[in-house]
Parts: sequence; C-alpha cells; structure tokens
Amino acid sequence: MNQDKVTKKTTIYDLAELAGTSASAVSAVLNGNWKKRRISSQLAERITRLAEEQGYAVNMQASLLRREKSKIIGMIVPKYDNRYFGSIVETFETMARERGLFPIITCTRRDPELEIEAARTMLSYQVEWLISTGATDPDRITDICSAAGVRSLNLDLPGSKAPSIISDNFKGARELTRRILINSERKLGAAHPLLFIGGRGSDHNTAERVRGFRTAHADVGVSVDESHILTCGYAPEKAESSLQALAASEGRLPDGMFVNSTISLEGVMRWIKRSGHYVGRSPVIGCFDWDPFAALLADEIEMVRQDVQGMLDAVFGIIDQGSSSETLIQIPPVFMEGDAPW
Amino acid sequence: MNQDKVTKKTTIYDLAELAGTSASAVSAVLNGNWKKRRISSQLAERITRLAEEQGYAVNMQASLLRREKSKIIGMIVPKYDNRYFGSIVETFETMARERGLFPIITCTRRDPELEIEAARTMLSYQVEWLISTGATDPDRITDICSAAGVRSLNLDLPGSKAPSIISDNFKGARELTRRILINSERKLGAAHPLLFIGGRGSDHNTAERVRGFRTAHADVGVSVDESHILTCGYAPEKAESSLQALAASEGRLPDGMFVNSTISLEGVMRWIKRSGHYVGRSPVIGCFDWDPFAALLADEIEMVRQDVQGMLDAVFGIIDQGSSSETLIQIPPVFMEGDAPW
DNA sequence: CAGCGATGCTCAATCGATGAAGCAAGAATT
DNA sequence: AATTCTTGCTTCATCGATTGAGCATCGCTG
Repeated sequence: MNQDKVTKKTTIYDLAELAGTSASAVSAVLNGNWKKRRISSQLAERITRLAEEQGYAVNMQASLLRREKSKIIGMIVPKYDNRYFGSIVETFETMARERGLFPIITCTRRDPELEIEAARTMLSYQVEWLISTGATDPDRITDICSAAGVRSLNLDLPGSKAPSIISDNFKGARELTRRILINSERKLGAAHPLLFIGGRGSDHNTAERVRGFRTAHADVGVSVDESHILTCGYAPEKAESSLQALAASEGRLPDGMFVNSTISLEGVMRWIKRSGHYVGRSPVIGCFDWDPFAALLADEIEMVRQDVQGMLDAVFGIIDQGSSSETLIQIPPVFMEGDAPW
Repeated sequence: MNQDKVTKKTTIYDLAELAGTSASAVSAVLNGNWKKRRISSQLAERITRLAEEQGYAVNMQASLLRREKSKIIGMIVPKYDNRYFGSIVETFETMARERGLFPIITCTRRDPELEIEAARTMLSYQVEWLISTGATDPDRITDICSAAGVRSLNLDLPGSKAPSIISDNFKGARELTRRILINSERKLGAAHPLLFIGGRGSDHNTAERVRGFRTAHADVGVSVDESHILTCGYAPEKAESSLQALAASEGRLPDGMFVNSTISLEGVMRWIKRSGHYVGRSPVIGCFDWDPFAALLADEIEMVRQDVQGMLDAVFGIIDQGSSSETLIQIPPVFMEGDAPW
C-alpha cells in the first residue's frame, strides 16, 4: 500500500502498467465482463490481485460518464425527526441497494426552495429516478425531471404529474376517528365531538384526513364543531400555541383529539403537561402516525401506523417495471393494538 | 422545452450550437468564471438565458472528472430510528450545504460488512472526507480511506487512527447517575444502587458510561452490584429479554435505572409495561439520550441530550481548516430540565 | 503606419473508464 | 499448404466539462 504524503488515486492505467498489460484489459477484468472480452483467467487473476493490493476503487465519475445508466436513485425527504420518515429512508436505502442502485437522499426541511434546488442537484448527478417524499410542490419537481428525461415518483403526498404512492388517508382517518369516539364513549359514557389538530389545511393528506374525521362523526350521528378543526401546520410549537389560543377563547377543550402527526403530538403533549388544562381528566387521543414512546404515553392513545414497507414495495414495483399505469396508489395504514411489535 | 419521447440531456455542446458559439465559452459562462476568461457580458447573458430555457443542468460526472476537487462529503450512520442520529444527519446536511459541499449519507444498520462496503462505494464517488458515525470498526474505515488519500473523521464512537469527536461520556454518565441517585433518594428515602442497561460492553462509549456510573456511585458511597450491569446491546428486544431474564433469576429488580440509549429505553419501557414488574412502584429512570416523548413518559425521567450542534461544529471546524492536531474531542452533553425546549 | 496591449473568443488536450474494432498468433479444417 | 476459426489481447474514440494556449480584431501610441 503506497502511503506517500499525497497519495494520488490508483487508476486502471497504473494497474495496467504494474501488470504489464493494457488499461482496457484491466477495465474488463474489474467490471466483471472479462469472459465476454476473452481475457485469460490468469491475467484476470493477476489484475484482481494487484487491484486489491493497491486498494483500487473505480472512479465512478469516469465510469458513469462513459456508461449509459447511472444506477443512481434520488430521494428528497422533509425531515429526519420522526419514525415515519426515518423508516422510509432506511427502507428505501435497503431496497435500492438490493437492486444494485445507489441511493442519494437529501433532506429539504420542508423548504420549497430547497426542494427545487435539491432536485436540480440530483439531476446533475444523473439520477435515473427521483422520489419526492412529502414535497410541498411535487408537480414542479416532476416538471424539472421530465424536462431532463428523468422519471419521478411522489411518495406520501400526491402530485398530478407523476405516479403517487400515499397512505389511504381517508379510510385511515375514518377508522382512527371511529376508534377514538369508541374510547371516548367508553370513558365518558357518551360520544362527544373530537378536536382535530395538526397538518396544513392545504395539503392533500390533511384534507383527506379531515374528510375521514367528518365522515366518522357522521357515521355515529355526532356533529363536528368547525372551530375545533385546527390545521395549524406540522411544527410542535404551532400545535401548542394553537391549543393555547383555543383554550383561552373557549375555556374548556374537548375530551378527545385526533392528532395529525407525531410531530404535532409532541406539541400537544407538551401543552397538556404545561397548561394543566386536563388535570384529572386526561383526554382520549388518537394519532395519525406511530412512535414507540408516544404509544406508551397514555392508555387510551390510538395510533395508526403508515405501512412504510407496503408503500415502498409499490414504489419499487413501479421502478422495477419501468413505469406505471396507475396515477394514485393508496396503501391502507395499519392499526396498532397497544404498544406495537417492533 | 423539448418534450420528445426520449429527451436526451442537453449538454454544453447543444447550447454552444444554439448560441452559435463554442462549448468552451458556454462552460466558462455557466460555471461563473467568464469574467476571468474574458467573455463579453452580452454573450454571457445570451448563454445563461438559453441554458435556463433548455433546463440545462451540468453533468456532475463530467465536471468532477475534470476538476481536481469533488466537493462531495460522505457520512455513514448506523440507523435513522432515533432523534440523535436523525439530528446528526440533518445538521450535517445543512452545514455541508452551507459550505458548498454535497453530502452523501448512507445508513449501515450497524452491519460491519455494510460499513466497509459503504466506505468503498463512497471512495468510488470521490468523496473528499468521510465521517464514520457510530461505526463498529472505525479504524478499518480510516485505513481504507487513507490508502486512497481521503481524510476521515470519527463521530460518536472514537477510533485511534483518525480524529474523533464524541460526547464526554464519562462526565455525562457520572452526572446523570448522580441525578438518578438523588431522585431515587428523594423518592425512596435512601440511595440504592442502580441498574445499568443497554449498549455493547465492547464499545468505548458504553465502557466510559459504565465508568461514570461506577464513579457516581462511589461518590456517594454506594456500591455497584456487578450483576446489575447489563450491556446487552442496543436493540429494544435485547433490553427487554435481558430484564426478563434478570427478573426471573433475582426476583425483584432495583428501583432505579440508567438506560444507555433511547433505543434501549424503548425495550425497557415495553418490558415494564408488559411484565407488570413495577406496578405500584414505578422506577426512577435516567437515559443517556433524549427523545421528546420519552421525556414525557415519567416525571422522574432524567435525560441527557448529546450536543449534536456542538459535535458537528467540531467536525466542520476540522474540515474547514483541513486537519486537526487533536485526536479526541469530547463534547459535554446537555442536561434537560423536564420536557425540553425544542 | 508599425507596434503593442487589451479584448473576446476558439482549439484541443485532458480527466478515467469503457467497448467496438482490429490485429497477431496459434489451432483446426479442408 | 492454404484457409478459416479461435483465443487473447491492444488501439483508439468516446462520454461532457474544463482550461491552458493561441489567434484574430480593435484601439491606441509614438
């Protein structure tokens, strides 16, 4: 191993010289199609050994420039601060690697500008596919991609210009609401209308969940209080201040809540603890998303777990076959009983 | 925008032809040193406009092949399933981008083989730096990197062959243990020896935390029970089965615990709930790591938060100045009072 | 008006890997 | 012995962007 002050990287030309052969032969051996190129196994072995001794690693930049396919697959993701996105990223990486693809992930912190910039950068790196996860403006990204001949998919939040894989938010929210109402009835004797908190009113998922929320109320003949639908955004502080404001103006808050994400739940739980509003009568809570600790927080907490594996199976199903006829694939979420199996 | 069936990517040669100029001029304009190369601002503007119209994006593979520096910086990380690593990754990405670097992150799922493979892949992509976060064998990665003339750093877990930035585990654990003992004394009247659970006995951080744990006990004249140091690994199930086994053999477990990570805490909380072991006498808990929901789980739960920003400041401090004289930088962790400020 | 510098561009080599085309030497066939 | 086939390599153009070197053209000076 050459440990000079400035170790220049070993190239196939260096190896060729050491082996007394041509760069072309070295290339053929190292990328595995030396049989096809009729290189003798002796030479192949010699080159392989040399490459190992020298700690050779192909220069992907050079290799990709020459090849037709980059095998790079990009994903943009809003945050890493919850289990849902964490497991999306981890599963995505694993499944990509299983297919011999190289995953590149970028976190855009829910910043629309960063999303676009990240998409452009990914294109520069010649990604073959770009998965926009929870993007604020997925169609804009799709436009940029298709102008460059790159295919794209939307995950978690749908767009209209590329196939979208999302949770079945309506059914999930309807069932979750049904369960909260049952818990509420069991605890308080009667089913009272719930509070909805979290998410952006403008995004598709939140809208669908609100629709499911309304439908479930209608199913049991309970009417929803419009002032109790607080789509205040995703940040914990927003949920917190939103509850604070409502309590200030209305006095007493409902005894049951539909919380639209674990991130919002964080703010909700913090406010409950700090304000002392619910002392002696802890509210019945349901959350559209799952977190292992949140699941342990209260006995009555219901959590829907989005089926990350199912969603990514759908994503790679499309990628594997190169295209999709469907535009919107909705994956049913999973209900957890008590604390979840890992 | 050309929307052909198979949109070939626009290159500088295409732009040159459209602008009636040379590829060289286009390149100079688009990478910003057209002034240096004495291109007229009229031509510059014309080319810029064309590039935008055509949705041109540089081919990074070609660009990087020619340039001397790749500006790519790699990080390998064990998991995305907790706030600590999530915030490391998010902060890393942000700080890298602020410096005009392109971050590539790979999750190795605590698999030593994958770590090595990932490191090699990163080298192929010509990373300039590789940050090994929580790696099982950081020195092996450093060897691979330095053979290729690539600088590396260790984060979270130290190595001996590259600068390492870690939490001050000893001091953190000593202070955490001190606090748990005080809480325990306040609750039970006297300070009893605590249980230590989670982490790998072989890793530096766990060893240092155990040392801090012992020292804090010694500080108040309480002796540690050796059979109560359960370094059973990081997975939640391991903590769970480890407690199960200990309870089976000893009957009654200690009333206070030092839990070595939020991941282990997950198993601990699950076991407590499932087994019913602590019914009516909930244990005093401290956790070396922070999670917003875990912080709300019990009143007596103490959490140390590792100073992610501080650690990454140190990392980029070294990167910015190109090297480091120090081999081990220890960043003091932060103690949270009650539920944390976000 | 020769001479010089400044201005605004183009040419062509280069980065490292790849693979089509080709070449030389031996083996097999007629 | 002449021809064809096979084996085992090498040569060279290529991918797209970058950049040192060079070449006109123009304005200005003495």
